[in-house]
Amino acid sequence: MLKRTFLHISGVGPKRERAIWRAGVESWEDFLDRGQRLLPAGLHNLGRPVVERSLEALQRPDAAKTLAAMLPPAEHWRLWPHFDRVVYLDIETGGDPDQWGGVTVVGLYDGQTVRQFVAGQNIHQLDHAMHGADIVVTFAGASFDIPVLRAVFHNLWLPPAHIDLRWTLKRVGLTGGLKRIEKQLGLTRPPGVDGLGGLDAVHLWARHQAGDPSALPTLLAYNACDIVNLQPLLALAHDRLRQTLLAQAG
DNA sequence: GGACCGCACCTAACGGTTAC
DNA sequence: GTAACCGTTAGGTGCGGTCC
Repeated sequence: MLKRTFLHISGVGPKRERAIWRAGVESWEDFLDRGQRLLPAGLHNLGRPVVERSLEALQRPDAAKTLAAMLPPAEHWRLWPHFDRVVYLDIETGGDPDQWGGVTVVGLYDGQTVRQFVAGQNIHQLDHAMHGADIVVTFAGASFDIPVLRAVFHNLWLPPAHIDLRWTLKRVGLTGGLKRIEKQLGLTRPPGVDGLGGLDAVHLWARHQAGDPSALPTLLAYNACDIVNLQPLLALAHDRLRQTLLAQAG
């Protein structure tokens, strides 16, 4: 889907992009090879340097950074699955605002391994763990997780591309919060954490602080469910959006 | 030159968190 | 349990540019 993208050309929006596809230009290579013949001259002249820059960027190690900067945030989903350094992220809050800004747990999932960072224990290792990723995936992270992390960790390294599944899923008709969407799609959670929500995470942290030995493992299991389930949700949203766009193009 | 389309701007809606 | 707040996106509108 990434190489079918022409939205980053100035003057090209969703409708004009679909017109480009309908004209028979279905990739950046198509644009350079056949665009002069198939597209209006003005559009081709305007788009050619942009498409050339995009193809060059793909060959470089910092391709995600370059391409993410060229695309509007709502279209960052197109970068996946072209980049395999993806981290799924979720934070829990409710702790002491004077310590780590109230952030209690940060969970990262790279598609294979869950890593969790706990306030007062190993949360300072978060920056190192995040470093090198191309894409960070969250649910509602654009308005919560990312701004909070930026505020707490002033020099935190963040991946150049951010996919906020709250908005990506909304575009394919899935709304109502993460847990409800998971249920709609048949994604399950273990009995110990099924039914828990953000407020429960706050209570679990308070119980952990009070000395309850079972609270932190439950909180970590809840956080792990949040991040692990983001992966199938992203795959589903990507496939549905891709199918929808291609169907609209006819 | 008319029709179409993208951009910029503004407002509403959304989901999560927080405070009461 | 409810309302307020936050930041982002979606949708509507008017303007200006491009295409046929």
